[in-house]
Amino acid sequence: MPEKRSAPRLGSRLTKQREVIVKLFEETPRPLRLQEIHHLAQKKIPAMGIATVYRTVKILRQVGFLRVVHLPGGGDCYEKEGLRHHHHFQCRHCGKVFDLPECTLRIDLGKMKEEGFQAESHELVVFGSCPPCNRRARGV
Amino acid sequence: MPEKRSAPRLGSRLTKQREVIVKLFEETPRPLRLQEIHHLAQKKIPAMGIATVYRTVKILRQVGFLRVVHLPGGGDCYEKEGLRHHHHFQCRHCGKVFDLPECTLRIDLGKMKEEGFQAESHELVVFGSCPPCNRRARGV
DNA sequence: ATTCTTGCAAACAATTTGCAGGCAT
DNA sequence: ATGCCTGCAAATTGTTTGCAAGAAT
Repeated sequence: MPEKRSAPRLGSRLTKQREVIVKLFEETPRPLRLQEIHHLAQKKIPAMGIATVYRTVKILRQVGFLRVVHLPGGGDCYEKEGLRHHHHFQCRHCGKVFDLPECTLRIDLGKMKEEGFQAESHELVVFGSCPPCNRRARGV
Repeated sequence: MPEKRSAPRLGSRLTKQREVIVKLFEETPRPLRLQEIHHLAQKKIPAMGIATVYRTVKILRQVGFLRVVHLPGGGDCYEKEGLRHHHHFQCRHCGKVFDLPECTLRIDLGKMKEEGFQAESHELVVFGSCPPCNRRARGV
């Protein structure tokens, strides 16, 4: 039975701005950058300050609701914690980040082990062009 | 026959500080962070400023001598360009970054393709503990 | 009513840029 | 001698923090 996680424990108060940010992640199926969060949240609460976004994201990470996704391109984004093991795809054209359907990664650890490296985990990002950008390209 | 690349074309002048930084990369078999470059270079030229390191690294990237290695942990480091395709290993204990011997990565692109993602390249970082740290742990 | 949160602005940290003097050519 | 490079300091950019007013409990 899939873990049904209830509303995350925030500091102690459920404010309008926290509610909006949490809902954003419930509704968006892909990782979001801080600026994206800010922009999207401002559509609901125009006065929302960037500092609040930073603070809320930090809390949401501490309570285990969000985790960071580090992108080779430099920017970090955030996604819900507790998803099954998976990797990410970043589109070269629009820059958006998507979750890849499943981890189909096979690494031959033999050579590494021989040289004394003990692997514990890995992070993979695939680059290319995403479905929407592909369609757009084909359409034109 | 392995490509023997001659001294990189810098802006136009071969200064002491540029010489030192280039030599650093010739001698170090693993990616270096900016601060590492700065510290190591200062052993040769104590007055070397951080701005010079930033500027030199930027130039060395533009002329194709260096490339960036983005680490999921957030920090970037730099390595010589033109090495064969490979990935990186970051040690959980000492934080250092190593080159992995070869790309043993196999990704099943089938599912991705079905969903419309066109893969062009990938970047992988493996985390764990490195040979020196392993020895240390075993020794104690 | 209490005290946690917010938004603003100031504080920080990391990186870049402007400039006058120094050095490679 | 020329003008590219360097080191310093000021300027940017991205993120964090302090504080008084506002909101959730």
